[in-house]
Parts: sequence; C-alpha cells; structure tokens
Amino acid sequence: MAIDHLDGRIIVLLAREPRIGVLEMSRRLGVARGTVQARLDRLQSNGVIRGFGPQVDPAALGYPVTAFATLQIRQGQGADVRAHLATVPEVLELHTTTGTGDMLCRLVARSNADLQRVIDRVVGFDGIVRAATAIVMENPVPLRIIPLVEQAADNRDGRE
Amino acid sequence: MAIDHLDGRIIVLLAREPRIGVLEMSRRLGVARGTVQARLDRLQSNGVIRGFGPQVDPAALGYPVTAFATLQIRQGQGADVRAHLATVPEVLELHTTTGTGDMLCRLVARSNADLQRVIDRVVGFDGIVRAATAIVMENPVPLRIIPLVEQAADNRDGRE
DNA sequence: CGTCACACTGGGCAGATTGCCCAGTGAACA
DNA sequence: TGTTCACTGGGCAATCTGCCCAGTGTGACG
Repeated sequence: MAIDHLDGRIIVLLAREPRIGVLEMSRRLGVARGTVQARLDRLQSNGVIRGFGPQVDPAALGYPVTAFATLQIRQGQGADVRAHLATVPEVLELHTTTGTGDMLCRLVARSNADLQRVIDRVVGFDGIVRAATAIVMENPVPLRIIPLVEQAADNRDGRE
Repeated sequence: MAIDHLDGRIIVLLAREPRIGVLEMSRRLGVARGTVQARLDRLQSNGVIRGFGPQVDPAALGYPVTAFATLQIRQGQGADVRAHLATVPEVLELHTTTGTGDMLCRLVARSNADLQRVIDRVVGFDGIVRAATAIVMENPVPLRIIPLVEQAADNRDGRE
C-alpha cells in the first residue's frame, strides 16, 4: 500500500510520458525490465494505479462550462437521488459529504444557458430540497497527483 | 471539436480496456487500422484526449480521506493564494468560482486528524479569510466521462 | 549461524504490435 | 468534371511484449 521511491519514479515517469513503455522506462530508471514490470503489476494489483484510461477534456467535447452543485437531500431519499444523478451524463462525479450540504456534484454544460438545463434536470427530482451552484471560472490547479506521489514516495523512503 | 459516433466508440473502448492497442481496436470496431490511428491522432491533437496518464488512487497511496474546501480570499490576493495552494501536495485541484466562496479545492489526507494538518497548511496563509470544509463520506459516482462522450457522439450524429 | 523467501539482474525467445509507407475507392464539394 | 478527403487493405522493418530462466544479494527467521 505504501510506495517506495522507485515506485514513485515509475508513476511520475508514466504520468509525464504515458506512451513510454516498460523497456524504455527500465532504461531511464536504470533498472532491469523485469523489475519495472513487476513493480507495475504490483502497483496495479494494489490499486494504486487504477488504469490508463484516456483523459478526456469536456471542454474539447463541447462542454466548456464546469460547475459544482451542493445539494440538500430529503431524509431517506439518498439512494434515489444517487440513482437519479447517475443517469445524467453531465454529472461527472458525485460525493456525499458532511457539512452544509448533503451531496456535492461536478457538472459540465455547453454554455451558461445550457447549465440551467442541466441544473433543472439535476434538481428536477423529488428528493432534492435545495441546490446551490458555483460556476467555475478558472482552474489554477487542474486535477493532479504527481506532488502527492512524490510526497508518498519520500515518506516511505524516510521511514524504511 | 465535435466528435462523431466512431470517435465515441474509440474513446469508450479505450476507457474500458486501456491496454487494447490500435490493431485490436480496429478489429473490434470493424474499420481499418489506419482509420483508428488517424482518429486517435486527431482526437489527441484536438485536445479531446489529453493523454493516457496513470489514474492513481490517493486512498491506495495512504490518503483515504477526501474533502472539499471552500475558501474566501482577501481582495487582490488571489494570485498569491493560488501560488501557495499549488505548493501543497494534498491539494489535488483548485478552482476559482462564483458563489459564496471564491475558491474551491479538493484535498486529501491520511486521516481525519491529518486533515486538520492539511487544512492548517492550506489556510495558514495571509490572503485566506475563511475556509469551510466538507468531508467526503461516499463517492457514489466516481469521476467519469463515458456517458458524456456517448451523448456528445450521439448529438453529433444526429446533427450531421 | 544457517536457511529461506524475496526482489532484482541480465539474458534469451517467439509472437505481436507499431510506425510508416503505398495505391485504390468512394463520397462530398467547388 | 475535377479535386480533396477519409477510409481501405496490404506490406515492411523495427521494436516491444509476455514469458521464461539461472544467478545474486539481502533481510527475516528459526
């Protein structure tokens, strides 16, 4: 579950140059190919690396508007709301949270006007009491993992 | 920028079986290998497919706690806050938003107790006036793109 | 102090895939 | 009608993959 420095370097290398291949990685890292292969297998079976799916940009698909909606759910309707939101393609992710809202979801839309349609569809469901939406203007830090991987690798090295 | 049905099938196939390779894709989709290759090249140069980086699970790295923090920023300090948050590895992404807060960031931590440390580090900066944190309990809909891709592909087909 | 398990090395092998090339075809379009 | 474009189907050398092996070093454990 914890990763060492070599694991970290493998992940970072893979993140920077995804098409790199095991052989080239082993050359860059100065280890045997079998080692890289074994590490990769382990990282994947550990679940540290979930997969290598394509990273699709919603904006390039025609959905340049992103928003976060905080939802308040009527007691006992959680499961129904989850099922409902799962059917909306513009709902990219959904979390249940502590705090003022009960759920937080990430939405995309074709435009600000289209966002209204999406929100209507999201909240047009019985179990949802209230929704507060925040439109994303800028994304100074896009979803990233490398700094965390490096920290995790360093911690591990420090401890062992 | 818009994608057609074949593009959609390529992306979905790739999302489901990332290791699949161009040749096998062409077999599954019933088109020539060159076609798949050309489509993929176009999707990547379009920016629709950003890349194929490894999808790393923070939980498996030892960071099982996720939270969203809404930050209020002192006027004119936005750039400084951005730069500060970019240096915190546990900040996985950062958005500037409309609405009650000025920024929304996704955090991870090793435990609920550790989350306190992360939040202290995040808000331990002059430009941040207030922070409201919501801890994620469940993630009923993990970050996904396939339904949106399918919708985008269908729309395109319908129009053209 | 042995013994064992484990990870890593360095090598080899056949088979598959990739990147690249080409000519031909059909459809859309000026 | 002529041109452009995407797609097809094929071929080629080079590369990589998955798989195997024996040898080595190290740490854990009896």
